Amino acid sequence: MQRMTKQRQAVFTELARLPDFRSAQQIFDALKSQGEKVGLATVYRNLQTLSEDERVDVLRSHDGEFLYRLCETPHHHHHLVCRTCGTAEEIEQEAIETWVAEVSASHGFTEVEHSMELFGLCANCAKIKQ
Amino acid sequence: MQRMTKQRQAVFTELARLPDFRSAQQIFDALKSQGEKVGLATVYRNLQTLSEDERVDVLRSHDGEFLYRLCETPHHHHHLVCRTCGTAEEIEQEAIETWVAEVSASHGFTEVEHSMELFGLCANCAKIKQ
DNA sequence: TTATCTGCAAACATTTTGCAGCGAG
DNA sequence: CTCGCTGCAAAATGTTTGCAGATAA
Repeated sequence: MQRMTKQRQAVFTELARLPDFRSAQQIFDALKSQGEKVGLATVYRNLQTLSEDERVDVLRSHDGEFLYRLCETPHHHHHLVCRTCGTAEEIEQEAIETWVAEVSASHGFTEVEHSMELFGLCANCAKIKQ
Repeated sequence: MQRMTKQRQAVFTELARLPDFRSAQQIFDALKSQGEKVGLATVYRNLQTLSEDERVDVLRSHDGEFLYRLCETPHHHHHLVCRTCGTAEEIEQEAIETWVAEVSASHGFTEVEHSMELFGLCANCAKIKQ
């Protein structure tokens, strides 16, 4: 099935090291500067595998990059991401889910999936900024 | 200031022709097959200008393309987009807006902007499909 | 006239893929 | 030993940019 190679291990460890969203590039750079020998393509491939297995959350940043981070909760959820430092908090809202279901039904849509991400400025960065 | 060229006119007309979300490529192809002589870069440049002026809605499709369409309502709103045919319906919901405001505040975040798009299968496409 | 716009092609950034060799199980 | 994984480099995608010539006002 799946093999645990040094590279996969390294990617996983790096993801575990900081609980924020990172791009594949950032992870690649971090590993490189730690002396790990990992190719960029390998980072992408592992992130893809991990996201297929639903071990990481994937979201798309404002300028179109994929960002990854370890899932904390296994079920569906959304994030409140700091634009500046990348800190992310999971927000739980079944209210949204039911609302989505209602809206979809009332418009005759099926198989609806929703993406919702909140990007803002966290309390800490707001303080630093001003 | 801004000049109304044949090309800008063409892009605008094409956007007006169908009220669905289109990619720059699709608009480019449509214009080309109508015999219009417009470059792809020009389409992009005009779409960018239009979105800066808030004359078009921009959203990102599931696989990372920008999609454009004329704004119908000037204020903030979301969309329910058909994955298959691209039909989009605007959905208004201040419920969401207030919810976002609450969540943001409770996490100490400021300047929060949210993106939320629903992608599904519209009634018509669902019928065709089965 | 003249600043803006256009077309083209080349540049970009991010992600994916092909392939020969490596290595975990 | 095998089949999945890796590195590299090349390809693919979608978008942007530089520049010389065209054009709206």
